[in-house]
Amino acid sequence: MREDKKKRLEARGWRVGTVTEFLGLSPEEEEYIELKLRLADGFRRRRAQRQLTQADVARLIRSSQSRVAKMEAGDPSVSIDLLVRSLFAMGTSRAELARIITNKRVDKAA
Amino acid sequence: MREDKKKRLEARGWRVGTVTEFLGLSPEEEEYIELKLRLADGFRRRRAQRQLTQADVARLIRSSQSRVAKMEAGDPSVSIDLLVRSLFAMGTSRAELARIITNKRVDKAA
DNA sequence: TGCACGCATGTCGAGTTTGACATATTCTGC
DNA sequence: GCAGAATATGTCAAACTCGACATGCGTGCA
Repeated sequence: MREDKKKRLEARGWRVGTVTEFLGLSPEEEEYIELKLRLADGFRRRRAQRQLTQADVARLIRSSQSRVAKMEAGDPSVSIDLLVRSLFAMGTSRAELARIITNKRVDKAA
Repeated sequence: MREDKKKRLEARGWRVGTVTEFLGLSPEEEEYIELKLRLADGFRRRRAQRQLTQADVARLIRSSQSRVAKMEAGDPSVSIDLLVRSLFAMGTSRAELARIITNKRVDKAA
C-alpha cells in the first residue's frame, strides 16, 4: 500500500527491461509496477494510433489532460483501475488488454 | 466513476456468460465488470488450490477476511488494483494474469 | 441442540485516488 | 528564435477505497 518517492523515481527514465534491479523491491511490488508501466505504454500507443492529443482522450474519458499525462507516465497517483477503464473507453478488448500485459514494453528511444 | 446499487445487484447471482444483458450498461462498463469478476474468480480459484481459508489469505496479503470475501464477490468497493496486487501476492505471474483475463469464468454450480 | 468454523454483508474513520486548475517544459513548423 | 500546440508537473478539495470490526448465515459434528 506504500506509494511514494521511490516509484516516482523509477517510473522516470524507464529503460527496456524490468524496472529497478537496484532499488530493493519485493517481487510483487515489482510485478505491480511493471504491469502499470505496460498499461501506461499500451494506453499511449493506442492514443497515438488514433492520432488523438491528451486533451482529446481526456474529453473522451471524462478526465483532464494532466491526469492523462500522469497515466502515461505511470505516476504513483494513478491506479490500474483508471488505466484499465480508460483503455476500455478507447475500445480496447479484454483480449487486447491481455496482450498488453503479456507483451514487452517498447523503449521510448529506439 | 459511478459505482452504485446496480453493480451490487448484478455481481450477485452471476451466471455463466456475460453480465447484464438486461440492465443498460455501456460496453466499457460491461467490460470492466466482466474483468473484475474474472479476477475475482481467478483469485478464489487460486486460494482454493492452496487450500487456504479467506482468513488465511487475509493474513497473507495483510488485509481482513471481510475484504477478501468482498474481493471474491466482485464487490463495487473493491478495486482492480487490490485484486491484482493480491493475485501477485499469491504468486501469480503476469502471464497467468493475462490468462485469467482471457479465459472464461466458470459457473459456481456446474 | 449447541457450537465452532468458514464465508457474507454493513458500516466507518483513515488514507488514497480523482478531476480540475495553474503553471512549466518540450516540440513543431515557420 | 518565436508562437502556438502538446505534454509534463504540482497542488487541492471531493470522492472513493481501505482494513477493521460487528454481526449474520449456513454446515458439520459432538
